[in-house]
Amino acid sequence: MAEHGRATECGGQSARKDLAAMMVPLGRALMAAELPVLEAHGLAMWAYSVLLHLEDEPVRTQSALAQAIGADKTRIIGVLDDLERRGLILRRPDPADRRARLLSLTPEGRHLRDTVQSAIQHRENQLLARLPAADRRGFLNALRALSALPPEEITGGD
Amino acid sequence: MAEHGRATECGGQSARKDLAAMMVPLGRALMAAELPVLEAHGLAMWAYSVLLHLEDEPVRTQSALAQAIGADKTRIIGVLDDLERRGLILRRPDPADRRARLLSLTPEGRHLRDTVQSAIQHRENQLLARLPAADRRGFLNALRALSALPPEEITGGD
DNA sequence: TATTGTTATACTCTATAACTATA
DNA sequence: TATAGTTATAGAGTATAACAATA
Repeated sequence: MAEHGRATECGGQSARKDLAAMMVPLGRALMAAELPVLEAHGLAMWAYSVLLHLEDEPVRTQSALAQAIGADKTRIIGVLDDLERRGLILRRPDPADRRARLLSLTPEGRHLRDTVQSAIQHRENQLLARLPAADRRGFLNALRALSALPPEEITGGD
Repeated sequence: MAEHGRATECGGQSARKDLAAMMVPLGRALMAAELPVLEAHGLAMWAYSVLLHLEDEPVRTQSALAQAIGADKTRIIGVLDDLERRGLILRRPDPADRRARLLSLTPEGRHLRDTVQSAIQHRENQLLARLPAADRRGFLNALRALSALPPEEITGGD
């Protein structure tokens, strides 16, 4: 019944738009909403992404960090340079393997990240407040579940 | 209570990740999932986006179409050239204003679009089937509502 | 003069290849 | 030899500027 994408009950219109066609523009708009907040704290999007990911667990190599945030390893080098120079992250050679760099947040970095994230989520909550409570709950549950899936589960044939 | 982004109940972890941090990668994965389907029919993402948008209503100018799908007007010209050459769209000078080009789908274009969209949504439905029914419903409701908002409502300060 | 579509150009972002140092 | 990080280069994608036709 949900097999054909068209003309189910509203006359020549799709039963729903493609998920990507809704999610990608919405994601872009949400990113655009973050930009003024980030700029106010001198952070670019990749820098914020780095700060966010370093919270969960200190990372052992730059390559691993790059992969985790969906960037090329060569692309975050300048970002890390800047964050280190500003005292927001630590980048120390691993004593056990001096090729690798142990990455971690400084207290200043953690504080900045918390400040920025609070501001961002505050705006997001205002947006979510427009939704009926049931939809909001389902939306967040589903979003959490789907975004936790490894990309191959979405890309690949199941 | 949802004011501070951190350390609500799970010890140093955010109550939730930022919406954009979940939506953008998920949107990318959904796009990646579409690519093989599109490629199988010789369509690039922008071309598919054009076909999707021309369904709703024939469009009076290329600029309007470009804006509607979030592209620069110069970027879709090659796309339209190709779609026209393949007989999937019609691009006729507006008799009332011969500067403008009236854009519409041909029957072949509509058929191709239906075929591709069915395949894409079929995959998407398999993904959605993993969710509890309540979450799935709330997710789709919220996604539809949020993506229907004008971008300024999300970007701007409300 | 302003606008539609087009072309040509410049710019930004991203990935590839080549180098250094450790292992 | 293989890997982590870095640098320099090339490529894709995108936007800007200039042009022709029409209003």
